[in-house]
Amino acid sequence: MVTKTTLRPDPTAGVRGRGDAFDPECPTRVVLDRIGDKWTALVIGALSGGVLRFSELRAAVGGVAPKVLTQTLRALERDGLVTRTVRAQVPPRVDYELTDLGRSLGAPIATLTDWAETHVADILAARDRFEAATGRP
Amino acid sequence: MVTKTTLRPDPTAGVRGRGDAFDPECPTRVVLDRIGDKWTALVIGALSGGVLRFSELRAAVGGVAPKVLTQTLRALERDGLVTRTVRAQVPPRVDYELTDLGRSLGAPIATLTDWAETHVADILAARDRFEAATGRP
DNA sequence: CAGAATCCGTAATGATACTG
DNA sequence: CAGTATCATTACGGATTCTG
Repeated sequence: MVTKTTLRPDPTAGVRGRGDAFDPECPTRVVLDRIGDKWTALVIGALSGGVLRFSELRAAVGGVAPKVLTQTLRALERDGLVTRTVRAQVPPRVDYELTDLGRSLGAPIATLTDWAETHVADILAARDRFEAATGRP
Repeated sequence: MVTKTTLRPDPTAGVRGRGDAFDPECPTRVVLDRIGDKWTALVIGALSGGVLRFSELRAAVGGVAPKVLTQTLRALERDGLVTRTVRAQVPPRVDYELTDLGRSLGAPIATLTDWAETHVADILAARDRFEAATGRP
């Protein structure tokens, strides 16, 4: 059960930008803002198998623009979930690896993934029913 | 651990819109796309305490524009996570309640929430260190 | 190879005003 | 009360091009 202690709306509720209409340090918000985006979960999944370099990550994740992959990795690095190691070589080689913190995120994601695997059919069925009943997507 | 079976990138990887650069039915994507947005997790959290009407939900969540709350609730209804019950009264009264499916989502979210509670300090600390070291937010 | 720089389209969110 | 309609803003993701 989700309590208001951990999913707390910001009591000051003023005028602000996207993604910060909450207590900026609401733990669940911080985590959802990180793994809720388009590529982060996929990148963590890929890196859970071990060290990968930039191009390997691109291939593993499939179809990410380099700019976006860089953004994703920078955010993960910034949050202490991934380490970035530049090897002094020609051609350049940069390795990415999950930190202990990053690896520990695997468990909660797996729980979510398991729920998703089990119940996605129900969601899609409900979606179809809703569309059939209302005519709206 | 996150496997490619459940977090699968779309092998066809063509040109498409936001949020569908994956197998459209990748379970984890479906779930993250739902709870990853700004208000859904908060709404589920509020409803986990029991039935609420529109205005109560607004107050509980704090600072949502009515339009956005409606969008959020419609999406939850469409996906079979919430029921919407209109009472024939004056003034109007509409009750929102979690379905069994919606309630079952509480567990995975709680796991994520627990992880967040435990590790958010590490993330924020890493963020501060990164900013101090690089000068960039 | 690993990115940085630039430009762009779309979608998510919000403010405000109005209605059944 | 419970929305809907409209408009504005912004951020996210992507395509393309260029560089150490």
